[in-house]
Amino acid sequence: MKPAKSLDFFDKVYNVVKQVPYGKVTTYGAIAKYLGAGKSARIVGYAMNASKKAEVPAHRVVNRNGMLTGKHHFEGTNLMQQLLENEGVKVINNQVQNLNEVFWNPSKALHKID
DNA sequence: TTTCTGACTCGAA
DNA sequence: CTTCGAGCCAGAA
Repeated sequence: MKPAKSLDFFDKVYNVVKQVPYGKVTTYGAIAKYLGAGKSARIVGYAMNASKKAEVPAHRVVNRNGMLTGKHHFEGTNLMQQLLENEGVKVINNQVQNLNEVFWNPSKALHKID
């Protein structure tokens, strides 16, 4: 018999990303840490790759440096940057400028998911 | 089944 | 300052 978790890691990631406020961004590591994964930031990014089927604002998720590492996975060449700038996030050369201002920390803003 | 790769991060040299 | 290696989990071949 299978324990059947309530939510898989991917689902948790989606749940968090979907709660990212407009005009804010978060990082893979922050999400991973919030989920208790800590060093599994890669998995968060990998989850984003699979998030294409989910309604997740993946463009609001960047790496810890604020760099749009995943923009290459979006349509066109600068769609991700356009989406962020459209929300008031300054992005230059695939990198968020005022990351410290628009950064949204799930560990501080949310409670536990379970 | 094994093997490889990936939208990351951190510590060490 | 830059560069490298290891750890993490899931899905595809």
